[in-house]
Amino acid sequence: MDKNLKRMATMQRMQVTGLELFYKNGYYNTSVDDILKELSLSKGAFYYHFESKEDFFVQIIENLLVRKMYSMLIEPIEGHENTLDQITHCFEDALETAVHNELDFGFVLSNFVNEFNGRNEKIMKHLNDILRIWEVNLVTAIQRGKFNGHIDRHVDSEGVAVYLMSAYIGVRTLMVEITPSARKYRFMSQLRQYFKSLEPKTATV
Amino acid sequence: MDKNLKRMATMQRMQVTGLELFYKNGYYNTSVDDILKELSLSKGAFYYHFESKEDFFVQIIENLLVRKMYSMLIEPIEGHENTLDQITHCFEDALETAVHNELDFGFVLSNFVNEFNGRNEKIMKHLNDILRIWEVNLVTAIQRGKFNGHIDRHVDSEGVAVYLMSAYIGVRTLMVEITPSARKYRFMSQLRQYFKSLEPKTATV
DNA sequence: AGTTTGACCGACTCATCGGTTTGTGCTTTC
DNA sequence: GAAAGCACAAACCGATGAGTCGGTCAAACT
Repeated sequence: MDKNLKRMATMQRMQVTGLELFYKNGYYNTSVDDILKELSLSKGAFYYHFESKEDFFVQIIENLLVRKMYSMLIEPIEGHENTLDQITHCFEDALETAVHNELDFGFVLSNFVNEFNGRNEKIMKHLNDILRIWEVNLVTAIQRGKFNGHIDRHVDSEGVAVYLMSAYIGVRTLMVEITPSARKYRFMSQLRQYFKSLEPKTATV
Repeated sequence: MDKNLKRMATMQRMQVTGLELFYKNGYYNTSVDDILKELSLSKGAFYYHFESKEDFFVQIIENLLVRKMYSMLIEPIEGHENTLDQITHCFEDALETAVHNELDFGFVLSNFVNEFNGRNEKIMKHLNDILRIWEVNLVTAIQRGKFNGHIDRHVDSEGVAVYLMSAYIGVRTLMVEITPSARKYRFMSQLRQYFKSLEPKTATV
């Protein structure tokens, strides 16, 4: 039991550090040795716990990435208040962590999609699964918004979802440059502009 | 003179193939040997023409990427017709090449931004320069639209520019997945929706 | 006490990387 | 027609990558 705890702790440490480095330097540009050096562990320890670098990464996706995506980009928009407001706040928060250069998992995801696309089908399958979950969740939220009368019922839910994901992923890419907070501000105000165009048209003659 | 022609031809061949492979596999994941193998050339040839892999890449940026960006994403919106229509057509065309899995340079750019961010400052500077050119050009186009009365004069030009770049880069990332043409369609219709919200509000009471 | 086992070490293999060097055929020049 | 130089070939180098494997050692079991 105690042994199992130690095992889990070590694996967890490896995965957390692994994700950090993979995010910072990319998967192919981060060696297993880099990760081990950071933790003062040896090759033996790594290959005792994981089959391969790829297996290691897949476990990181399943254990860390999926969960963080849920807590940052999915659960925050699952309430029953005004959907568009919720999404606005959610993006606002997620981009704020990005401004501070912290790990932002929506971006981590799109980063990895770029890196693995056409290079590693197995990993791409996992990443696409997460994207799909995000998309489905957004679609559901938008449909709820239509039902609750916060969104015009003629709006194409899936279109909006794709558009939102695109915008978010894109702005994160642009935010790696200088003045990320200025870009965040501009982006968010345009997002609000777009959201206004989705509101029910009842007032219009 | 004839010699110079041959020299240019070889360098051009190397750069074109280099960009293709860098785009497909990433910079760090493409070896100089990979490129040379494709062309049946040797290391000697490569290092005769280029100082280093990095120098090679910088020249690719300056010779190929910049020019293609101009012809695909910048010049098409430089006319004097309705700005929003022009941007719509421009994105439509650029994304269409993406659907066919051809080299789409807006995406190539954002891909490289992801790869080099925090890893190679020199190359990042070049990439950021291109992004900046794109941004400035969009801002100019939008201001022209305001001047011509196609865009509401209260619209924040720079905000729209950032938003457009974000959306474009993001949707391209999403389009690497299955059903890219469906996503393109959804994206474009939402873009039009967004553009409608930028039109002059004269009609509104 | 003796044996087993889980967790880890670290030296090693083999492939590949960016880059160097030396050599060579082919033009061009005078 | 010989010297000079251009455009490349090919062998080579040190560094680094992922992955292997025999060994160690404290804790757990018997």
